[in-house]
Amino acid sequence: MSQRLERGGSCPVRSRLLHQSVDRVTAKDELRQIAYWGDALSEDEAARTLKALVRRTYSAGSYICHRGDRLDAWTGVTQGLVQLGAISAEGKAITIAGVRSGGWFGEGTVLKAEPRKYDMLALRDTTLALVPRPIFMWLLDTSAGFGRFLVHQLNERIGQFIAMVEYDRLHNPAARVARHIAWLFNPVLYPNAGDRIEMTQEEVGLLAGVSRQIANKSLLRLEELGLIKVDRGSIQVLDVEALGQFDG
DNA sequence: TCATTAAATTGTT
DNA sequence: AACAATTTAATGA
Repeated sequence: MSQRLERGGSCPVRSRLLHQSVDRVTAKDELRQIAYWGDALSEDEAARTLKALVRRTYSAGSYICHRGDRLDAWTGVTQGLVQLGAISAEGKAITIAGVRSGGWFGEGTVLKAEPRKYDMLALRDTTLALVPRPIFMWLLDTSAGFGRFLVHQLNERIGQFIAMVEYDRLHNPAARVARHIAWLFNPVLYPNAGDRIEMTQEEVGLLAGVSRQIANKSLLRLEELGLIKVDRGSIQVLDVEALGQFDG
């Protein structure tokens, strides 16, 4: 389990940026490179958040935390791919959703100061940015912009959970694959997501809970239908809407 | 710039 | 799970 921890101030890129032009590169600009919601913050709020940000890296296949662990920080994926999973009532492991770079999660858990309800697994080498609970709560109390952002985020989360009830009925592997990919292109959760994602077919399989062979067949089928374009090591989404609706 | 090799990814059985 | 084919990355002439 290789985990490295860096405090905010020690990041070489960040300090270089600061020295280049103190009056032009604002904390907001800097924060925005890591977190798109930095837009909603004031310069002062952004500066304080930046200072408290903690970065961690995880190697592929390692657990970030298990269900029941305490991780009192709001979590953003800077690079990589994280799988949120849980154990069903029958004791089967199920994937809830994947989170790709640019995504933030765990707000519900941090708000209520609860133990984590899910397992978090790094599907590939991953870098996380953590906003410690005190700063998160401070932002929520002080920043109107952050509050607005968080309402949108939570609202979208509810939609995702509702969609998951539907997902349970899907037994067609191609439909499951389609749904998981579509979720990675949610315009609210990933406002800067373009139309392609770097992902191998093996990672698609891990995420959707199917074998690599099935993932391969499913992707080729979705490509035939004109929903996606499969390239080596990446997938381009041509019709997110239809991809999310596809049910076999 | 090109050739060689190793590693990663994909398609198939 | 294993295998072959294909693509990419890295290396050095």
